[in-house]
Amino acid sequence: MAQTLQNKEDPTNMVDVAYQGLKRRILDNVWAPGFQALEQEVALQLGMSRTPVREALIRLAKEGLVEVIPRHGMRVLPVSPTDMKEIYEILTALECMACELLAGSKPSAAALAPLEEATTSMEAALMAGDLDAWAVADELFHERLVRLSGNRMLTDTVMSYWDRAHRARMFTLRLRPKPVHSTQEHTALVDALRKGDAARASAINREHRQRASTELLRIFETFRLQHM
Amino acid sequence: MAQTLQNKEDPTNMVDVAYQGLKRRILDNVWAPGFQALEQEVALQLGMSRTPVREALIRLAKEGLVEVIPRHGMRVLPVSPTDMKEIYEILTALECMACELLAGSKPSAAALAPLEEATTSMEAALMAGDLDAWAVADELFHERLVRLSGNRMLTDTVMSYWDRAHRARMFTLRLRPKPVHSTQEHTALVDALRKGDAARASAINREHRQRASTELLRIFETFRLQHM
DNA sequence: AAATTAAACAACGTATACATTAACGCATAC
DNA sequence: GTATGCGTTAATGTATACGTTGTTTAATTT
Repeated sequence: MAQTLQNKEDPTNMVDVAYQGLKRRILDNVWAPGFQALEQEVALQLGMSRTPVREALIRLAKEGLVEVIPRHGMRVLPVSPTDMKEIYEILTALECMACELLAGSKPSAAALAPLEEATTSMEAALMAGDLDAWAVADELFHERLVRLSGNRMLTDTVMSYWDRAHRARMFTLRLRPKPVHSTQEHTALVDALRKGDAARASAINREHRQRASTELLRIFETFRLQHM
Repeated sequence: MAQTLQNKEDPTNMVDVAYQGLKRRILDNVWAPGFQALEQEVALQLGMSRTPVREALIRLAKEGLVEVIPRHGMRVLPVSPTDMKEIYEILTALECMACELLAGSKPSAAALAPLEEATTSMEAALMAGDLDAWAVADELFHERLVRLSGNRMLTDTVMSYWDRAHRARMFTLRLRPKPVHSTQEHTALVDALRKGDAARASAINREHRQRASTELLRIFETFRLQHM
């Protein structure tokens, strides 16, 4: 997943310890959406003073993972259905752009190998019935896809929104239909990329995202989940 | 421009004073790209202690406007040609999505009035030969466009990248060909939106962005500006 | 009992203190 | 002249202190 891959090795300062520690707690759902804690409590739990905690919270707030409420400390932000819709619209736009850029760069087969490898992992996980492994491979595929676009800022933005949607995705992982078509879709996408067919690559990715988004939002409604 | 419009009225705390003060200095080019200052110096200039300055700097760093270098304070980040290319690719993707969403919502004429009003302002400014006014109206048009998409996160992301490109845009404002086609392009875009033609609206916007991007990058190369 | 008010409490925002450590200069060696 | 090493300096990262102010509780009034 994003967080794991963009790890900046071992941090030597408390701010990074706080940032990474809090982010992991949130993404792994150790601190569920809605969870609240005072700055002092967080500092105590992390074994540091309030100063680095506050600085880490500012970063996490900018990423949309927490909210800082003046006299009530921090609160882990839930993700509403509206949020998910907005996130998926953004991801669709940016990933499609990534597809176009990548296709336009006429990538060699070697360059696309990481994508095929991830697709293979997804297929294997699906065969083995290992949904968690499938999710990891799926995230890996999409991360590699945007990275290959060569646009660094686009990659960072996508990863940030991906993180934000991560918990909701994990929650619905076992509630939605098995992703039996996903392998084929990913294969078709890589194929279009190899041929340098930007329009088709973009279209395939758009369909892919749209379907995923629709499925996810349907589940949210079914379960009347007002927030995740 | 973005900063002006998303002002959160008068801030009562030092962090916001620092954040807004620094942001304005940067966007208005009072502190040019490459400008460096120690935290203590910044604090002194803003009439506060280092603590709120540091917190504001973290926010600005997340927005890509400054960089914090451990023993050298903060540095106003330049925008390289590569950065501009990346930013414009992102803006293209997101604004096209905004166009599609807006077109898909079958907006009433009244809903699109703000866009027409901005277009009129642009035309008037162009007639009067007031390039600065034109730039303001242009930014207003695009801001209103993304806002009308209804996607809040998309709007925020677009505005953030827009801010990041602001200085480079201002710099090239008088170096590039007069935007004589822009009025027509904007009119055509609004027309497509009114008719609910998502594909055409998106295509027009894409052309618009692409041309602006190409022009801007050409100027950068012409002037051998390695950074702005 | 409900509402109002006041007083105690506590969390935050900011300033300040201080240990750590990188940067710089200078002296010395080659 | 360049390079190596050491001592000084100073900017940071973090902890702590403290005044301000929102929250809450309890007392008082209606």
